[in-house]
Amino acid sequence: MSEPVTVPPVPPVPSAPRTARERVRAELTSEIKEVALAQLASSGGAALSLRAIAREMGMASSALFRYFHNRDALLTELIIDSYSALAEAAEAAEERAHHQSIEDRWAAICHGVRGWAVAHPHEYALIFGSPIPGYAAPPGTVAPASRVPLLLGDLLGDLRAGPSYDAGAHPEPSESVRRAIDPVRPMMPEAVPSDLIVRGLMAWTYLFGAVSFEVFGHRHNVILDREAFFDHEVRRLAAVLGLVSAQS
Amino acid sequence: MSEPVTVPPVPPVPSAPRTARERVRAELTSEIKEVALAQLASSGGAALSLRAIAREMGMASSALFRYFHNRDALLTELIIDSYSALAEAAEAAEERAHHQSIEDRWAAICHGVRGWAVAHPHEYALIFGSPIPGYAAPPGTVAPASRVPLLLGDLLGDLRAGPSYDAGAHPEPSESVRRAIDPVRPMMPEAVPSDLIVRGLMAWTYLFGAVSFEVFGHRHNVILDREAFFDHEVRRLAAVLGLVSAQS
DNA sequence: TGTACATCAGTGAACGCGCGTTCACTGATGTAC
DNA sequence: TGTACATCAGTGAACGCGCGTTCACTGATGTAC
Repeated sequence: MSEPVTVPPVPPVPSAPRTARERVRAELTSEIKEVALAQLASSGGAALSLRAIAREMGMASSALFRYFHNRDALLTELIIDSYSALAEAAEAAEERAHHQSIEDRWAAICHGVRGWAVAHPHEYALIFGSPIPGYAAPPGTVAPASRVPLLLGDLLGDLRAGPSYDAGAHPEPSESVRRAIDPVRPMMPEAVPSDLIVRGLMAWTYLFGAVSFEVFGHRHNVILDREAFFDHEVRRLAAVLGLVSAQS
Repeated sequence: MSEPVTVPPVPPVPSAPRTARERVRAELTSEIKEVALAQLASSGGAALSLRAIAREMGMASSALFRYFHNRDALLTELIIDSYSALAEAAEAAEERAHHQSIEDRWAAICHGVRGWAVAHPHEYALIFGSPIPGYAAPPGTVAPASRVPLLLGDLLGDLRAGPSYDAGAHPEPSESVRRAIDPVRPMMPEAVPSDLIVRGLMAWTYLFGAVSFEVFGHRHNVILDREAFFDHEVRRLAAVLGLVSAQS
């Protein structure tokens, strides 16, 4: 996350292309993805068309198969890119607020997520909307999909370690609930108790619900100033869930 | 909502079909919708195909145009039916819990919504998933889409009118937030103050987020006993949002 | 009850379009000597 | 620096499939007298 100030002249991409062929291949690969993203906007993930992409790029549709094994492979890359772009927006927003209160950091993450989603609604729909029929997300999508939850986990860890943390306010939930969240535990910083994990999951669920409602159009003609309302709701949620530190 | 115990022998459908032609037309219309719903499961809304429906029904694809003006008209009916089925599940669940506490009624609505959504994931995706590219929901969908929010509004009204309501615990939100929720106000029972409306909107947002997370697969391999966790989270949300009455 | 006419359901061919993927081929770029 | 060969990108035709929608037509059902 933290950028070194002076770096040796190292190529930006890992395993940087050496030959001209490799360079042009890398460029074309990302151009294909750009065009594909642009087409998502008018067609949606399910209708993403290799032929339409090729047409837009002025090349034969068969040429795309030199870059992606098939349509699903392209979709997978777009999904990974979308998760990564969302995570970067959230991480950048958090970093800017990193020295502020837990509540402000939480609000920053929320606005980072919402801002990206509103600016890239179709990419957001690709990763958080209806599953695409006939497409099964491969394991490679798990890591990029986990970055925002991990960011929230860090927040929980800092909250737990903070001076104003009151363990007494966090009684352990029932055993069935504790067992239900077992898969989440290893992703959390150590010493985050079950109750705090539950609150974190609820915060994540709420964030997703609020952003999806807006991006999928269910707040049109319902809430007028959606950004103001969003700020109010996420801060209020943090307050009622006890995701606030005394500092601030 | 309330069912009369004795009814005159009135036909179940409004403007009941008189002639045999009309009867068979009504039957075929709903059979088309049934087949369409079944196909949603394997293809998703965006790929819903009139030809595939006709094939399944053993009739010419052109025959479907006697029943629906075009594909979008069929989609619209499916969407309205889905909203209505969801609303009926929620209303039935609430009715069963109607004499219990506000918290129990809220939990009943949540479980009603979740139960229907888990049982009908593709219909749920049709109404709450990614918008279908090129399809614009007509005004006729607004009323059925409002039934669950209205049900929650009733709950807020009862909470407000209840003996344990503490107006002091509900300070009015800022003016920007109050203005933002103006479109919601006319849908609410009278005397529901802005703060309670905000809490209701947050509850609705949360419910949608939790159910969507589960139905869209984002809780697989994350939360094990999803029903137990769901019950915990929605009750806890009601508690922290103050959507509970003293009665119980 | 019977006849004449209007209404409607369903057919099947056609229009014009889209798609993913394969494959033999050409021509350019890279590599080893 | 030059040559011989291997690698790879991109082409264009083809395969086999899908789709929504229109239209002239047939035959059955409903209606008015």
